[in-house]
Amino acid sequence: MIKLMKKRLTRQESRAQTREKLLEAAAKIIARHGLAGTSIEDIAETAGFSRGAFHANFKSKDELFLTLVEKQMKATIFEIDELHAVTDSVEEKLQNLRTVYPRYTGSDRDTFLLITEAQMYALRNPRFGKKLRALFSTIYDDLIQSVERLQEQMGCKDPVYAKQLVLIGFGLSHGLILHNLMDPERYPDSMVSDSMRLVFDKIFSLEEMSLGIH
Amino acid sequence: MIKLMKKRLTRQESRAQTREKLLEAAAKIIARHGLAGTSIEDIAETAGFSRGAFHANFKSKDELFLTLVEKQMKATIFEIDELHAVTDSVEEKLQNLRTVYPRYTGSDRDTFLLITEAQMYALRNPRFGKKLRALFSTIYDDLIQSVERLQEQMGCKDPVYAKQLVLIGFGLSHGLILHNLMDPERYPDSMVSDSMRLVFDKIFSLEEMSLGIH
DNA sequence: ACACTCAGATACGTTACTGCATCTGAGTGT
DNA sequence: ACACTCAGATGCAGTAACGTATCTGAGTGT
Repeated sequence: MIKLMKKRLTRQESRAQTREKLLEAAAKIIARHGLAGTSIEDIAETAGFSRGAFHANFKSKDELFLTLVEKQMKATIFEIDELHAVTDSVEEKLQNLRTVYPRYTGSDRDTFLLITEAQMYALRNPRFGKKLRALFSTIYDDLIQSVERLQEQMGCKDPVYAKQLVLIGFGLSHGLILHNLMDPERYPDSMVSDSMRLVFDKIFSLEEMSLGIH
Repeated sequence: MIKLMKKRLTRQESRAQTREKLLEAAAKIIARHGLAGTSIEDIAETAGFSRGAFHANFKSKDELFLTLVEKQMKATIFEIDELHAVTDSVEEKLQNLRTVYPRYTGSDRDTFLLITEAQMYALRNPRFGKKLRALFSTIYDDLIQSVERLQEQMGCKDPVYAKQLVLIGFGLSHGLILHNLMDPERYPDSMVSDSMRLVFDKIFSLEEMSLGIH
């Protein structure tokens, strides 16, 4: 867009830029064709480079993929933190809590596919699995703390339960979005958000009523 | 095992047997390495044959994969139907309903991986997506009917809600199992079943209390 | 402005997969 | 038992992908 100012880039800038373009292209293509179904050449070509550029920036496809997933997750963490900072009232926090999950699970189709692809890959490669688990833990622990704080504010506290609550949130969100993408006519967006709301309202009414006994 | 009786097979039998072995091998390997990460040669070799055997039995990897998924789903449908037939009391039906989802979503690791792989593939190939959607519909409609009958028995009926309920069941189950496989220490089996129970109890208590108004 | 350096392109050799064509031997009909 | 057929093995050629090595030209130091 603002291509007119693209004069005279320093070497570092240039390198960083192609790296970025490669990552961007990879995100798109891997989401569409899967990791194994994507060749290095595909990525490089889509980014507008040759394979040489790829090898100059990444050791292997795996390395690029890990970088990519990390970047994506960090971005999500940032988004979530930002959202959390704004909240004030209990109702708002509850509201946000419901919307946070889908945001992480993948706000758009490509993000969802990418993250799920990463999870599938993790289930097959123990080494990658370990790294991905660490990344997820960051997000989850963050959210668990939020939930605990919220519970405290609501007058009940049970860490085990908070953990389980977050699991339900993420699990449900993931499953619902998958169904939505698989069959949007049968499971429209509205049905997904309704289901999310339904479960959360019920779970939290349990909170209020029985003080977190599960 | 009972290899001693493996004398004199008729041609049809022999063919069917290798076909079966190929499918079996494919299920294992595709679960472990993904569809794109599995070569025809891998499948044939694992089954104890050469590539020739593969091509004599299947046109392409895609055809084999579809056959495989169909077979898996049909087996699941059978299992579920069987389970349904046994039920008598409302409590038992409710109980079963909770256990049905994980069974379909993938009782063992490989089954889960295979089905999820199929879903990922479906999201990328419209043609395959259509077929998979049809397969899923069979299971889902079946279950929706069961839920409706159960609701009727419990004195409330709302078809939209039944559909949503099934969506929640399958979605949650899928997400929970994924988390369990990704990080069994953090999300042990017990936590998965507890979460499943928690949500279902709450949802169905809603049923009882508000007669299905959502 | 001149030599230097490094990001990225091009060229090459190697490996792996696929589909097709051909071959072989075990089941089959007479 | 003899000729036949077809399941499955083997051989071959074409393609796609990878990693490495070498080349080129645009940023950089003096």
